[in-house]
Formats: sequence, structure tokens, C-alpha cells
Amino acid sequence: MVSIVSVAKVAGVSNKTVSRVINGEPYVTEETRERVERAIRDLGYVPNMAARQIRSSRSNTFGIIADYVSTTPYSVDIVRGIQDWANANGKTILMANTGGASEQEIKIWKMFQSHRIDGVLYVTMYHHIVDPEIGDVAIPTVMINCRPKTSELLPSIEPDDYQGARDLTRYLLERGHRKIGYIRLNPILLGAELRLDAFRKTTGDFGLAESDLSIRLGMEGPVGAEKNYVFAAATEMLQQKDRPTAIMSGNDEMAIQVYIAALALGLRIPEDVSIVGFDDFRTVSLALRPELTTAALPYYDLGLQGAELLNSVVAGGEVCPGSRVMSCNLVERLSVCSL
Amino acid sequence: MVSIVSVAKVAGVSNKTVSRVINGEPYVTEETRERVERAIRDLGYVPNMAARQIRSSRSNTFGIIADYVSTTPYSVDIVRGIQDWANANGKTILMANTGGASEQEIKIWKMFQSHRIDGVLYVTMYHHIVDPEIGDVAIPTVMINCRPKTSELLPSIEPDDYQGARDLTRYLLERGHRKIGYIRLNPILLGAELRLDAFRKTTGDFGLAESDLSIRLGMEGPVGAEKNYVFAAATEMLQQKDRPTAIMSGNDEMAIQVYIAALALGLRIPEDVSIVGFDDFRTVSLALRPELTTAALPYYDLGLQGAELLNSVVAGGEVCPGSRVMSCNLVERLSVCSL
DNA sequence: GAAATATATGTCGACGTTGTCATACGTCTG
DNA sequence: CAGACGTATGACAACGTCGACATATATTTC
Repeated sequence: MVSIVSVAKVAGVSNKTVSRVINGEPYVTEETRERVERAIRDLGYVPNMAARQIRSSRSNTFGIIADYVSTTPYSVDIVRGIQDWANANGKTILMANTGGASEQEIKIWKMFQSHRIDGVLYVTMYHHIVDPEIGDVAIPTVMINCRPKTSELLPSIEPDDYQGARDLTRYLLERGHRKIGYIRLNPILLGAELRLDAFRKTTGDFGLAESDLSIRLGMEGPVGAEKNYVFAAATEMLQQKDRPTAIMSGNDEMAIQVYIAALALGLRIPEDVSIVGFDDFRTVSLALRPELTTAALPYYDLGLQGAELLNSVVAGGEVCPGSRVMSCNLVERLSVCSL
Repeated sequence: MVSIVSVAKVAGVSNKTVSRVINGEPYVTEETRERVERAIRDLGYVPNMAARQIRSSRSNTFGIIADYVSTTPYSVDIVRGIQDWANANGKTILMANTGGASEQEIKIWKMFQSHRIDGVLYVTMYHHIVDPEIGDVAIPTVMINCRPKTSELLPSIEPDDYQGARDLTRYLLERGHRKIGYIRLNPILLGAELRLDAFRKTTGDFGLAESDLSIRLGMEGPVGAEKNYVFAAATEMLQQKDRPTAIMSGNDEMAIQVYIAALALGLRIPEDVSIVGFDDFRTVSLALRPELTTAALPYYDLGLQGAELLNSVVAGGEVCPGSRVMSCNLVERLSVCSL
């Protein structure tokens, strides 16, 4: 493999001078710089990161440790955000998935250590509370889309589920809906509670009574093997004599079944029932007809900001732990009509 | 940072002996081995990969270069397969996305070189033909879910779209369907042609005439900004006096709109129309009611086998270029009925 | 019992890079 | 013109690991 030494030989200078050129250090004549650059090009020299790393004990690498994130359709945008940031800032990303297994998590921390990772982004597929098995090692860590169990030990970045659900609820209320159905997310997800709270609070503030709301559980059970009641719940809800004029679905994926239930009962969307989702999981929200009005999880920005934040932590900037929150913007499409 | 030297000092042995213990080499007394292992545990020593790498000039790292794969919901299973293999075999994975830009692709190859990657997995989101910008560098490469333009230069692993579509078509024919609709995938995808060919050939072999088939284009245009005709096409198809009793959808995502179109026309699934998809993109195929019968893209195995194949190439085993194909198994659910 | 072999451990250098220090020349200052 | 400074380059060591080789016992073989 061509190294700095071969370049030096060809250019007729010392290793150190080549190093200087590579790193853009001052005190190199224009003329030698050119000679070295030509040699680099001719030989196709590329710096060896590993060698740099042992020399400088900085790897310029961040690790992503995820439950399923990189391997699951939902939150890939978080990874995209991180990678874009890394690309723009010359960092390398190492990614690993625990698959939910904690012995796997320990293995991954070891692997990260062995690569002398500068920092870790702890990412989860669903917004929830976790208890990361952060080894005895003190690698700077930022949590994305989750929050550490042990209160406020680490900085975290989360979506603002509450605000998203509040805006969505207001949106329906402002359009005249007074009977609203709600199909709940799996309760093990943080978003489930936050979204439902926002729904309850906002409808309450607007003067709706509990009897104006139909709230049903859509899913429950361990992630990946949950029981799905959405279709049945939506069907039952829409068969009530005094059926809701709008249904809020815990997320977009569940909205598929709400659509099917409504249509199978001969109801038109949105003329007979309005439907909103949550997440803006575009494979679904853009595939439904009419396209789904929903609140967009800020996944891409979660990744971007998370990487940025981790970088300041690593650089030694004092970053206070505790969670930062990013808003879920309402995406207006065609699944809601005004009454 | 704690290194082999500090371990050696604590254990009262030479560096080399520690190295022997770490690498499980023979010729170490049980007693010294234990002493060293205790020192490793006490100090929390973890081997430095970078140092290993400069020493051995093997990085034990594979790179994934993808168009959008890791950042797009569809083919994350390929990545999961690769990572599982890597995990089981002690390899590290470096992942990067071109986002479709070729200057980005060149940057990534450089980055891979600088990490002295042992091999590259070139992965695409959709099954198609590509012209990888493989630098002047000869890093062993395996293509996954795509095929190199310049004929047979590199080994590749692809899904058997033809077989999948053939099995799906047969499945419908065997259940008595004789009027079948087909909604075509975006023609820029390799799968589009293969699946349609299989559909035409299989129905033909079975004695159906061209007039028994309704074939409509579902999507076209550049990936990510395609025009979507699926809903309109399905609606039109199902309004024909002599409407098909079954519809094959180019993929699962498009099947959402076929479902909605059918239901909006008051047709029941599967009693009035049977529907099949392709891909087994489970976020969709399991969310639809009734659940969708489809052919599963072998993404996970594509990743697993691809990594395995790359490994043999790297290890110097003679691997003939050309494409290997993996079958798309039919997943029977409830969206088809027998006539 | 001498030679051959097997087992157990250590010394040293090299991988590719860069930080530290040294050197050499040229230009300025007083 | 001596000393101080600025610029341009090089020599060398060190980072952590492991391969090649050397050494030192213990055990076997004839």
C-alpha cells in the first residue's frame, strides 16, 4: 500500500513535509507543495485513518447504537440526518443494532471502544424511555428519540409528541369537528401517552365532554409482536349511531386500517369521516387516497441536531444534560374536511 | 488509554504474552493466562483496532455503499442481513449513502480507501442496473440488488423477480381467476420488466388471451418524484363491465391504492376482487385488511449471502463474477379467494 | 545421558502518521 | 554587522499491536 513514505520519496522531500501538505499546515513553499500534490495524485495516495488514529488518539468517528433503527423502516431518517451531518463534517459513522438484546448491547459498546469512538448516538426506533447499558466507560453520549431512565444523566433530543397531537386536535376542532374518535398507539411507547394527553387536554379546553370522544386501544404487546385491534376498533367506532365525524389515528400505519374500515362501511373520506394520522411515514401517508393529513416526526432533524450536539459534547463544550424537544409540524393534505 | 503495555505491567509479563492471551494463541500456561485475563478485566482493557490494522494491514471492515438503502424504508432488511453476518463473523461495517450523486460516490470510495476497507458491498434500494464509479482502486466488490452495467465484471446477488411474479400469477390461475388486472411498476426498475414478463408468459402458457388481461401503468418518472396513477388505473380497471376478478399490483405499496379503489367502488376484498402485491413490505402487507398475499423479496438473505460472498472474494477464493439469484417466496394471506 | 523436541516466554522492530525538536537559510532591527 | 526573528525543511520518536526470532526450561527419544 502506498504510504506517506513513498510519496515523500517520489516528491524528493521528507515524510514530515508530505504530512504538512496533507494537513494544510503553513511553512511549505508553493513549489514543494505542488510537487508533493502531484506525487500524491500520481501514486493515488490516500491517508491511512488507522495510523492517524493511533498517533492522535482521536478517531473522528461517532457510533450509532440503535435498537432497530437502521434496520426498520420507520426511523431511517434519523440515520440519514446523522450521516449527512457526518459527511459535511468529515466524521465517520459506525452503526450497530442491538436488536433489543442487552448482551448484544454490551458487545457493541466493546466494539465501539475498540474503535476508540469519540462519541455515541443512542437511537431508538420508537420514542421511549431506555436504560442504556453504558459500560463503565465514559464515552460522550447523546440520546435520540428516547430518554434515559435514570433521569437526566445524558442530553437527549426528542420529538414533541404533545405539541404535534395538540396541533392536530386543534386542526380538527377548528374545522368544526365535535365528535372525535381516537385510536391509541401501543401504550409502551412514550408517544402514546403524550399524544393522548394532548388530545384529551385540547378537546377539554375546547369544551368537549368525555362523551364526545371515542377512545379505543389500537395496539398492545411487545414491539414487533403486538396485537392489532385497529380495524375492529375503527369499525366498531364508526358503526355507532352517533359516530365521530373525525378519527385521529395513533400513527399513519394504523390509519391504513381506519381508511379500510371506513370505506368498507360505505363511508367516504373525508366527506363522511375525516381522518388524521401521526408520523408522516410517507410510504403510507402519500399512498393513501386521499392523501393523509398528519403531523411529521422531525426524524431527519433529530439526527442532524443530535450529531451536532454530540460534537459539542465531544469538543468539550459544556452541554447541560436534559432533553431538548423538536416540533412535529402539521402536514395538511386532503383527508380532513370542514363541517 | 489503557494498552497492552499497561496490562503487561500489571500482570507482570511481556507485551507479547498479553498479545498471545488476547489472540488465543497456544503456549501460555493456564496460570499466566489467568493472571493476564484478570489484569485485562481490572483495567478494562479493550484492543485497539486501529493499531491492529496498521500492524496487519487488514481492517476486518466491509463498506456498504448504497444509493439510499440505509435511509429509505424499503430495503433496510438488506442492511440487517449484512450486519447480522458481520456481527457473527467479527467484522465491522462502514456505511455510506450516495444519495444518487456520483461526486458523492467518489468521495465515499476515497473514504473507504482511507479506512483500508477489505471489501465493498454495493447495494441499491431498487433492483436495477448500475454503473458503479469504482475508482481506479481494486477493492473486492459484490453487488446486491443490482447488476453492473458493464456486463459481468463483478459478482452480484439479485432477487428472482421473474420467479416471484410467475408463482403469484400461477397462484391466481390455479384459484380459477381468468380475468386478471396488472398494475405496472415504474418501468425504470428492473423488477418492472421481469415481473410483467412473468405475468404475460404465465398467463399465456395457461391459455389466457391478451384480452383477458388489463395492464396499466401505475407509476413513472424518476425515483423519489414519480407520478402515481395507481388509484386512477385501479378505479378505471374495476369499472369495466367485464372487470378482472383479481388484480396483481406491481408492489405492496401500490396495493394500498388498489384496496382503496376497490372498496370505494363498493367491492369486497377478496369476495369481489382478489388482490396480490409484491415485496412483502410488511408495514403495508400486514396492515392491510384483509392482509395481503404477496411475494417476499429476500432482502435479509440478499444481505447475508452478499456479505458471505464478499468474504470469500476477500479471502482470495476464486469467485466467478456474474449474478446469483434468490427466490421470492409466496406469502399466502387472505386477499385472494378461489372462484 | 546426549540429542532432539515441545512448551513457555521474552526482545525487537515495523506498520503509517504526526508532534517535538533541531537545523538552515534569509531578512529585519538597532 | 551581530543578534533576533521568520520561514522552510528534516530527523526522530512514539502511538498500540503483532510477526519474526531468540531464549529458556521441560519432556521425550534413542
